[in-house]
Amino acid sequence: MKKITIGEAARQSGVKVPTIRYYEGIGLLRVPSRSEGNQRSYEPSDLKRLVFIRHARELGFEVEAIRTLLSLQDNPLQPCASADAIAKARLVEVEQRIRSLTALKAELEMMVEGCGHGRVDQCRVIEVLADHGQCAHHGH
Amino acid sequence: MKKITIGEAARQSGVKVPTIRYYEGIGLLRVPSRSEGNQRSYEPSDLKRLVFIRHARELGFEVEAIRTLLSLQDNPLQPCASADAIAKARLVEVEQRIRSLTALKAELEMMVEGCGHGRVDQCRVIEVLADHGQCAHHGH
DNA sequence: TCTTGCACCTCTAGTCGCTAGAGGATGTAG
DNA sequence: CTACATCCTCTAGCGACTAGAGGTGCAAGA
Repeated sequence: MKKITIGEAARQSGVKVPTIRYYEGIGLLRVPSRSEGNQRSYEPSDLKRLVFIRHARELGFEVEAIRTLLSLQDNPLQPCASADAIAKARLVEVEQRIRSLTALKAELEMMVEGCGHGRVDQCRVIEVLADHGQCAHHGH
Repeated sequence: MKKITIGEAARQSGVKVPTIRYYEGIGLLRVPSRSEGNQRSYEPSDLKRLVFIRHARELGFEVEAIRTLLSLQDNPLQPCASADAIAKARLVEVEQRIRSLTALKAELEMMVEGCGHGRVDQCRVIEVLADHGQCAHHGH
C-alpha cells in the first residue's frame, strides 16, 4: 500500500499530470483517495491502469475503445470477442491509413522531384495542387 | 463571369458548404460578393482556389501551410523554394507516419493472432495492452 | 397568389484528446 | 523562515471543422 502523488504517478506511468486528471474527469480512471492536504493519492493498481491506457493510446485506440477494453479487463471471465473485435477494427483502420499514406507519399515525391527549384510558375508542387488531373492517384 | 451560389460551389469543388464559410472566416478564401438577397456569389477563380485547398488538405497539408502555398500561387514569379520546402517537410512527416503505423500494424496483428477467442483472462489483446514488456517494438 | 420546401443566412456551441495558464494552497529542503 | 517545487481548481485554447437553432430568400407547382 505505498501511495504516491500524482507527479510520481506521472513519472512512473509516462502519462502527464494534467492528462491523469483529465482521465479521471472523463471516468477512465477511478476517483483516487486524497491526502490530508487534499492531494490525490494513487495506488499501484492505478499505475497499472495508467500504463494500460497510455499503451492503448500509443496504439491509436480512441478513448471510447479504451473504456471498453478497460471494462473487459475488469471482468476477465467474459469472452474476449469484444476485445478481439476492437483490435481487428483498429488493424483495418491502420492498414487503410498506411495504404492512403503510401499513395500520398508517391504523390509528394513526384511533386518534390518535379520541382526545378526555379520560379513558382514552373513549380510542380503548386501545379499539381492546382490541377488535380495531374495526380498519380485519383482515389483521394 | 458566371457567378454561382455557395451550394453550387460546394458541389463543384467537393468542399462542404459550412467548410467554405469557415475558410472565408479564417481568410483562406476572399470575401465573396453578395446577391441582392445577401447570398454569397462565387466566381470561377474562387472555385479553382477551393479545389486547390481541398487537394492540399487531402494531401495532409495544414491550413497554415496552405496559406503559404496559396500566397506563392498568387505570386508566380517568386522562387519556389518555399513550396518545395513545405512539400519536402510534409514528405518527411508522411514517411515517419508510415514507419510508425507499420510497427503498430505488426503489434496489432500479433495481438489479434494471439487471441484464442476464449475468455478475457487468456486474451492476448488485453494482455499486451496491460504489459508493455510484451510488445514487439519498444520504440513507442 | 399562395404555399411548400429547399437552400441560404448568422451565430453559438460541440467534437477529440488533450494542453496552457491563472490564481491559490500545500509540502519539503536548507 | 523562506524559497521553491508541486499540488489544487477552474477556464480557455488548440485544429479543422461539424451540428444545430432560428431566421430569410427563392423557385416551382396548385
